[in-house]
Amino acid sequence: MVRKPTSKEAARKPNMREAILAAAEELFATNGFNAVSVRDIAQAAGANPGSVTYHFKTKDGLLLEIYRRHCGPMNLRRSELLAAAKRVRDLQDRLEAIVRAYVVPAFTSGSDLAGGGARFTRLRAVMSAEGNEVARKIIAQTFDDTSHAFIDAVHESLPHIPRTDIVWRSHFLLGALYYSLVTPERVSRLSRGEADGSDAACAIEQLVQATVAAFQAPALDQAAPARRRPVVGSKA
Amino acid sequence: MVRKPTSKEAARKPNMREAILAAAEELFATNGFNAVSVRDIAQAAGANPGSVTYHFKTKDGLLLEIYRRHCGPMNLRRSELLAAAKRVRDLQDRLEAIVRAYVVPAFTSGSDLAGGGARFTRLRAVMSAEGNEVARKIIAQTFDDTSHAFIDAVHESLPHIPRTDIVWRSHFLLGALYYSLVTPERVSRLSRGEADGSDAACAIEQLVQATVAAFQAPALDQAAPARRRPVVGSKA
DNA sequence: TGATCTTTTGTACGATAGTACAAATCTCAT
DNA sequence: ATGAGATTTGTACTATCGTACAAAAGATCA
Repeated sequence: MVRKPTSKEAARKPNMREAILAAAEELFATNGFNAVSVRDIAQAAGANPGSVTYHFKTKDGLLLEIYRRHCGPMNLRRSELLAAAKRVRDLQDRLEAIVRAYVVPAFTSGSDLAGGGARFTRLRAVMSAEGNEVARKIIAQTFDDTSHAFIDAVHESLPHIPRTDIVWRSHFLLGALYYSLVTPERVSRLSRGEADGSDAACAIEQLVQATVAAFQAPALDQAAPARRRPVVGSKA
Repeated sequence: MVRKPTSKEAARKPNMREAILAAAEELFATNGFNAVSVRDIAQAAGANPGSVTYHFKTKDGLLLEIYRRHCGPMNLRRSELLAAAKRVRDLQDRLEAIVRAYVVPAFTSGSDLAGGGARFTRLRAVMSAEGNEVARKIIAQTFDDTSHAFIDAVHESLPHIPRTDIVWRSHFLLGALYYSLVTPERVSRLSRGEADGSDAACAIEQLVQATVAAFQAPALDQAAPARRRPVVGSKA
């Protein structure tokens, strides 16, 4: 037997630390940070409230650890897929592959950590909406590199589109991605059962196709106003 | 009895009820429902905590009233704009006008109630992310009609696209819309200051153009798999 | 003016929040 | 087996939560 696993992990035994992380992830992702108490998490994990304090010190620390667990693997996966996508010859296919490299890791397991990236992405969406400070800091310093790499890659595929437009459109992509994971049932409801919002594969295909088309839209003239203003007179 | 000065001319006198509503709207929209206490709201409105109970009975009641205040006017405005949009002759212009009819009221003041629809839309985004029950009920029964009318109108402009695809793409639109209002600073950051995420007019133009292009994307073959799978082998 | 209704204030209560901490329990190399 | 360190448990403390409620203050009209 090896020296000592000490504070690492023993996967062979029910690991309380992991159980707490998984429970917290699920609860935070569905109810938000503030609506979930440490006691809720402990109960869902079959643990004692004090155990959470022991492992993560504070509730913020718990959230921080969830991010730490997922950010690395997910960004790594995105980098790999992005690198592969950039090698695609055909321009149209390359753009699609780039978008896919961004979308797929968000939906599927980026690391098989506690059951998949979709839950973590949903968590990010919720934290972003709640304006959570802990999440905001981590996100900005962890995902901005990836986002820039993605934006640059798209821009290389579409050199005639201003970078500003690419930024906006990739922002829309992330919003659509988040919302698809937050309220999938709305898709089922509005399609009157014809579509399943929870079907990740379907969501990915729809999102990728729509996003590719959005990226390929003609550039916006920033100086000149829109070519016309058909109906709306927006005032405020 | 007829009381003239109370509810009608109240604009010149500090109306506590309105002040509480405005403060709650702002705080909920930026911090989420659970992170904001009744005392926070009262303090921001310059009122007494008991006053909130008096006017709205419960915290949920306060949220409910915020929705009641905005849903009607915003949906009315959307209906008007949608009706006008449907009268546009040119097909491409009509689609754009339809999208604009959906987007503009969400960004600008739908009723000039307490300073604009953007704040209320941001509130809806946050409540949606938090899975707030009160909001979920109201949203489903208040906005689904509008959403269906919008989807139908888009579908009429693009008859060759399956309704399912339209539903997905309009879902993405709402997600992008929400996210633009929730974290506008991300656009500024990622564009390195070249774009201002808080510029509503700019956001509207970008969103409308991107969405029109997304709607016009070729239909997804639902039976057949994607024409290829360039890079990704998603497994989980 | 005084009577009556509406609104605001101040305070308090029970529930629950996050977290600290000591005791109990478990793990494992020796 | 045993002792040391790691983990879990149970409990308690303080702060804050939503809300109730009585008293004070303000408004309205005979």
